[in-house]
Amino acid sequence: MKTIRVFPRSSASNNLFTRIYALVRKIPRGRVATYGQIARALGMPRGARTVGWALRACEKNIPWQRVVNAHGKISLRPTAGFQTQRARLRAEGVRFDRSGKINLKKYGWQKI
DNA sequence: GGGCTGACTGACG
DNA sequence: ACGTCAGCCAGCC
Repeated sequence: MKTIRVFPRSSASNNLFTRIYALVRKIPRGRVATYGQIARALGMPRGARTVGWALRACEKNIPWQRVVNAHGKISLRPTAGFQTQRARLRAEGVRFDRSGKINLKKYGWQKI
């Protein structure tokens, strides 16, 4: 039996979530960031999975589509947002190669 | 406190 | 370049 939380119970973690969301909102249009990159910026060098976990419950007003994995690809997720994410990014001018990968050197946020 | 899960990552073959 | 594997970390039971 799998219980799905849309948001963490503890208010302490809400602060972490808030920081993650705030950072994601700063990603410029037409650019992408990786989970690890965001985690690092928040002082959690190995907390990439936690970032992904947080985005699982993201609200609709944040540009979650601009977060991809370190390989430059869209991560699989329980919900069916794969196509949506790719469409949104393409609408922002982000190009995908044949294998559905993004050139992080070109579209990556800041350094990588 | 112990154990499991996951929108991850870097290393290997 | 692609599939596997072992670490990682916060949250939940």
